[in-house]
Amino acid sequence: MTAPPVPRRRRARRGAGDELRVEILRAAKDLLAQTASEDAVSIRAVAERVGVTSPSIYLHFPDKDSLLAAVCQDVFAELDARMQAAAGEAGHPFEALRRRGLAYVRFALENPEHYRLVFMRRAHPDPDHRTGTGPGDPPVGPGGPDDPLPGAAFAHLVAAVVECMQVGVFPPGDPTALAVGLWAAAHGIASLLLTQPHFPWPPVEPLIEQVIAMSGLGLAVLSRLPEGPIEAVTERLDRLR
Amino acid sequence: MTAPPVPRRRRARRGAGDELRVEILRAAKDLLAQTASEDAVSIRAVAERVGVTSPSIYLHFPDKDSLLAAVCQDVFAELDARMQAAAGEAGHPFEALRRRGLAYVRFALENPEHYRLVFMRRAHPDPDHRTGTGPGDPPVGPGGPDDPLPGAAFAHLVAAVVECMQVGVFPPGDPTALAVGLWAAAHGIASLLLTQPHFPWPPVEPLIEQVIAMSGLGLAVLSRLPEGPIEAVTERLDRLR
DNA sequence: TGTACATCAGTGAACGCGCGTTCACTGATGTAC
DNA sequence: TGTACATCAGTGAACGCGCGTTCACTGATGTAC
Repeated sequence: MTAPPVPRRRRARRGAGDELRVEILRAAKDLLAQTASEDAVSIRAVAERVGVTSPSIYLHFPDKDSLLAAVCQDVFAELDARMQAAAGEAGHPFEALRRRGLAYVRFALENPEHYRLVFMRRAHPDPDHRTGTGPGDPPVGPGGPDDPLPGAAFAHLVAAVVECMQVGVFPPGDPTALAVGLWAAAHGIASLLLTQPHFPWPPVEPLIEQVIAMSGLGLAVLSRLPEGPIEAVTERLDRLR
Repeated sequence: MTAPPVPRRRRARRGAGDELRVEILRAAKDLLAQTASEDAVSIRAVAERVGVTSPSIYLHFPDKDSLLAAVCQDVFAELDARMQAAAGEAGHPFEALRRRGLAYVRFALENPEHYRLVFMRRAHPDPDHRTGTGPGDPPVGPGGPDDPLPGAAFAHLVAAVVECMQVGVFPPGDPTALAVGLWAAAHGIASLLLTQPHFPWPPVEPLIEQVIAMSGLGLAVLSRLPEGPIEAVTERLDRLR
């Protein structure tokens, strides 16, 4: 199997070297999508897809980790945008929360390899590892636009939880723990569906809806139930009928 | 950094070649635990740890995939045993379900790399890929002891859900979808804690308890609530107070 | 009891591969005069 | 308008590495006679 002849890319105009940078990112994301394997995203493969030799990559990213980090930024931003858009269509904060969850899971299923990259990969041991800013860019502190950055999407989720508190779905309190619970449920079903394709899943759409509903309702109930013997809990649950 | 001198292993007695097989599996699991990286489990590294040369591995496993599949079997069995033991200590089926969930998450956190191997790795495209049986072993059909095998643990979870149905925690129905929901929640929090070590998590123990409780209660509530406008749902939830 | 021999657990050396990265370089582009 | 030159986007060849796997082999172990 010889590689198909890839047309050599036209050299960028003077001062327009950054054009290659965005082409590199584009190529890396496309490779992820089409090969469905992070391993396929090698410096050489990205370079070939852009139509350039591999050392050229190093003109724009100091190393492979930085390239992947930049891809992560893109993916986080896109996921956040999708969730925000989904939430905007809802009439009630609790419904918005639900749509957020569904949008999250659908993003994962539609972009499995991008999702894997950002949420299922081994973390870099160094917590504030480079985030894909170019060599010439100014350093960015926490809170800046180049933060580690499931940040933005998570902050929006927390805000959505707060809105639910304001209308009484959840009692007032710390929204962070609740948001984490919702995240865990959505991530759980999404990642299981991705990693266990041979498991005999029940129909997927209702399954996702169930898990999202389960998490929202479960947290709402959890905050309303006093601690006590299990029998008391089930007795109370029957009042819902 | 030169490798420390590893003592050469004593050759097995005639007919006792299988001794090496179990030593290989042991070494692979130890490597996973100590290096915290699946990449560190190479044929060469396993061989060196056993005190043998790398071609010897192929006397017992046809290829690397088969070796990893055999490790997976071990891990699944151990996880199942832990969950069964945890459930056995409970007095009520709903409490048993909760303890199962906690045991699951704790197993993941205590054996992060083993958990990654079985639940977070890219699946082999071939659904009934070899499961680590030796070259001379008879082929095993579905239902046999060498099944793909999150099977056993999941079957036990489904049985636990059925017990909850029998005492009225869940209404009668298909237990499988409920079991999947519980699995998703437990897997979700476990895998997020593993992959996002730099996220500012709230205290972990209460977080896990919350997620487990959320899933059980959420499913119990979900099956009791008729469909309807959201306002009706929140009104009903307030009856729990 | 002694010896030839088949068996089988394991060895040693090598294969080809793709990877990330480095280094000295080229040659088109734009600018100064 | 013409030309020398600095700049900088990109090249080509090579580096060392560790990997999975193969192949022809060795030599201890047990058995048959």
